[in-house]
Amino acid sequence: MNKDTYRSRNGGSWVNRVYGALRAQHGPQAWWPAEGRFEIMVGAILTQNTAWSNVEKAIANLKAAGMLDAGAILQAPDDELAQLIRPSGYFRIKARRLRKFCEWYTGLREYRNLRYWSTAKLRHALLGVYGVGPETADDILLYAFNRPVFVIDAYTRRIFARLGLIGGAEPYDEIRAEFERELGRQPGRMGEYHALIVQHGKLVCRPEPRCGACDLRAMCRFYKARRHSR
DNA sequence: ACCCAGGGTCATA
DNA sequence: TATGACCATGGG
Repeated sequence: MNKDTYRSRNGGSWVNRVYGALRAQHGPQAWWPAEGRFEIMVGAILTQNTAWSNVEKAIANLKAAGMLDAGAILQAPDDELAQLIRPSGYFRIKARRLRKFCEWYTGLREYRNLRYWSTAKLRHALLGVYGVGPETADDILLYAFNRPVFVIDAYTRRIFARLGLIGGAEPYDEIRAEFERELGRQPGRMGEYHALIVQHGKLVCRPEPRCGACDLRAMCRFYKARRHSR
């Protein structure tokens, strides 16, 4: 008995079945909400544990100041950068993170050559940058570089734990590996999937004790019941 | 006046 | 390996 019991009856693994349900409920998402590689990377750092609406204000400030550029960020005084991104929260520490990231990015001989790095090498390099953890690195890999990497965030843990498909407290890379194994290398689908998960987490799959009206409720019951009977 | 948000680092055991 | 403190603004 494994997670694919549903597959033989319905066609598609649990990963694809949940995807279909989310897509049916929320429609196409069209992520990442940004223009250009650098803006995506900046957004990935600024949105750490922060509502996107706050990040939008910070990015608008950077744009208006002509600072949506690695060189410009490195030239700006520390305090000026911090004040610009203030709406995104944790603004002092995030100013440092942006700076460290820009140091790494501009320090590369030719950062257009990142295109030719292997995904593993690029991921390792990103994780070596101060302020870039697994989720931020994977946001950048998937949305800025179109690499087949699945992003695991708090919503993913909550939704799939509630479905009974994961425990929820597993290490980041363990959950990521499971999704990537089930999905295969499909960056476009991975990006849309993560976007759907975020949308579902924001609007429907709220923290306990109460989840909202949810088209996945039947699936929740099915998987949880089967999980408990093992 | 709470709770929550598209995490990461660091110190400690 | 695994907890806990800390970082901070803005919306519900």
